Amino acid sequence: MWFRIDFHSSKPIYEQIKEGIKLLILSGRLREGEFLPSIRSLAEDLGVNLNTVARAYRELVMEGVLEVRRGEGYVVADVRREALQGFLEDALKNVLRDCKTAGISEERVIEIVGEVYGGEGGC
Amino acid sequence: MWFRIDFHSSKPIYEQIKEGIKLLILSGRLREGEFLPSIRSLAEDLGVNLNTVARAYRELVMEGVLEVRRGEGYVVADVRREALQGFLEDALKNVLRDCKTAGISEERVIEIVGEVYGGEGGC
DNA sequence: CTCACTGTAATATTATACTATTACAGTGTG
DNA sequence: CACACTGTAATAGTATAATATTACAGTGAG
Repeated sequence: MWFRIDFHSSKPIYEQIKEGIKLLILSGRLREGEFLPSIRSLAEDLGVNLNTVARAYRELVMEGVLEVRRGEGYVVADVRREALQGFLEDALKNVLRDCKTAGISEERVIEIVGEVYGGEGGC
Repeated sequence: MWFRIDFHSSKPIYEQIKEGIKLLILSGRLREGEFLPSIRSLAEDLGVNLNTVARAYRELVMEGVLEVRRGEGYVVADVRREALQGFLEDALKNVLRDCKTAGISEERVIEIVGEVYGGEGGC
């Protein structure tokens, strides 16, 4: 299985699937031209409905992340890496702004960055 | 007005209100014992329904962030600052983990931290 | 062609967020 | 007490996410 769905999150499942796939591409575990699992099989793996996965895939096509080949499946499109990373950098900036507002020091933030990046586990 | 609601966000409005209030407390713009705007007036300011604000306040009481005085209003409770900051540090760690997975370098992350913290605007 | 897979489409149902509205109860001030 | 605020509660309606289910169309292997 590729990623997990948080069924208690306020973030819609189809959004979680979209982000999960973008991260798989960015991490290199999915490469250009590679086939994604079929709508039905991914839905079964994740424990969600077929329609939910279909929506995620459909929207990723609209965003240029995937291409669809009827009767065959979905493949990773030719995406610029920087474009995909953009949504992550935006998310990071938003959280950082909140941290600053909340009075969390820059030093503390950098300490946390070190924990996450330094910490043993690779990807 | 205190903060803005993103009506297009997938994050529920009552969640946005809860986070907004927590940030106001952390930034010192709301202090212990201070009264919050009444449910009706905040609802009008934000352009949302009375029930939505009521839910946010109610849940903040359950979390110990606010106290309610019937007929008078809601006041900021005696909260430990670290407890309130916790939710922000968790959010930060989650985004950072994704950044790491996505292959965004630690240097680039620290550069972004610098942009957000260094950049003129204080709070 | 047939079969087993692919995506696509449509319908109905449930759960939840949000809204709108009305009503009632507690508190303090005149 | 009357009034103007507070919070609280209950109801109904709308929009959307997600489910369940059925059906149909494209593709490739046998």
